[in-house]
Amino acid sequence: MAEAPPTVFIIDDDDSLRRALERLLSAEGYAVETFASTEAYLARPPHDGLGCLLLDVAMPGIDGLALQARLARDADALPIVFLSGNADIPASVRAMKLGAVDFLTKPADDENLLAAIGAALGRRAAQLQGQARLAALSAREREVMRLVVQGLRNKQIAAQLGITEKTVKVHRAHVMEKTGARSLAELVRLVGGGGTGHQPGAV
Amino acid sequence: MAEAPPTVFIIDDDDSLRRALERLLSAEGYAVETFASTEAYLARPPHDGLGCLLLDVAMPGIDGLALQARLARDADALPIVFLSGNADIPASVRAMKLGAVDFLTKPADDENLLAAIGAALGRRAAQLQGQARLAALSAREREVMRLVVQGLRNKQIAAQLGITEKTVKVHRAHVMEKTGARSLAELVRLVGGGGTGHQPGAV
DNA sequence: GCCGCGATTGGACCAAAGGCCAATAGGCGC
DNA sequence: GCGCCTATTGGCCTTTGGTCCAATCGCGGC
Repeated sequence: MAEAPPTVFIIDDDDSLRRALERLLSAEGYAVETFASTEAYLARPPHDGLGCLLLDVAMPGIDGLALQARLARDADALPIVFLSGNADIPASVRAMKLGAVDFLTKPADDENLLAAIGAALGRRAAQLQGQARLAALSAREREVMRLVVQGLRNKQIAAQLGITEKTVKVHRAHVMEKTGARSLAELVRLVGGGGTGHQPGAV
Repeated sequence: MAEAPPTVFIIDDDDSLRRALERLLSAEGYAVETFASTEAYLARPPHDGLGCLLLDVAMPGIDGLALQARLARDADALPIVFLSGNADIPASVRAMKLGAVDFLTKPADDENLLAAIGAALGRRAAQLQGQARLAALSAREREVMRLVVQGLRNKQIAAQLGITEKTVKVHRAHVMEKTGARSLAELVRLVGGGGTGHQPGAV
């Protein structure tokens, strides 16, 4: 794996602030990409590596909160650190509820800013690690895994997928091997609740 | 089960506001207890039923945020909805990071206030349900459960506890019966994995 | 003192999970 | 066509999990 440096995506309509932030973060060893508007950022192909957003709240067009709401639907979205000029408390609360890592006020203290960026990248790293372990799975294996973490037994999974119990065992073994989970408990934790409201026994 | 009404604990040093909130929430069918200071609330024996805190931020002595920090250590603490007079964004962000359900500004809109209270009580209900299922377990059963959700096999658990595999099986069966979990996966989700804390920031 | 409950263990038995070896079939790229 | 990967299934055997029945021991309560 290439060890690309973490990338911080700065989105702010204030040119001078944008450049100042870029200097600061570059000096810290981060790769930096800057955008003067959310639209400009959205035009960029989505980043799938280690990184985070440093996002201004008030901007013409799609503002920071709107961008967050739009990105929040995607579980693969980058963590967001907000920078606000003159935002109010309801805005900050809404942002935090939607999963923002932090919500800083301008002028932002360098120390706080870097701490927030660090936290965001940490969250992203955990996110990527979780995905990476599931990425190697084939569609069938993913399907079997989904049912396994719902608590179904091999026999039930086989019936539901219209295949043999033997085949399920094979897929299951592959899932354990590829994800690196050493026990069913570990697998369940890896995929997080996995199943929603589905309960075995009724079928 | 006795169907006690949900209780809202109002902590605010403003007498008239406290009474106004009490009237509003009583009219909504909630039981209400009011306190003029965090110290007065702390003197009260902890509530173990359905309820939440409606907490003012700025108060003489221990303020709202300090109380939250103090209570947050306890996993059994009541969910908190903040009410702030003239707090700033960093305070609201800190409160949300520590798991506050919401952070409202005075004067609070009745609709928003009731929605926040409702959300807090919902969170509390889920919290209680989780606890209730673990409450019936004996110390030994809890111990076995802890190791089970860590992914250890019966034999390993037996060795670690210095007992027989047979005994572990019995305890394990009791755990499944008392918690109502119908599969290992369900049990793991119930107790959250043993190593992970909780996830504040979830919508 | 007797009873109930939790913790402990035993044996027997069945169901489920997992490992090992082998095989067939379809799709994809060189 | 040949090789590789994925999905599929088979058999065989071992380990593990789960259930039923039965028993001992200690502790707190009636």
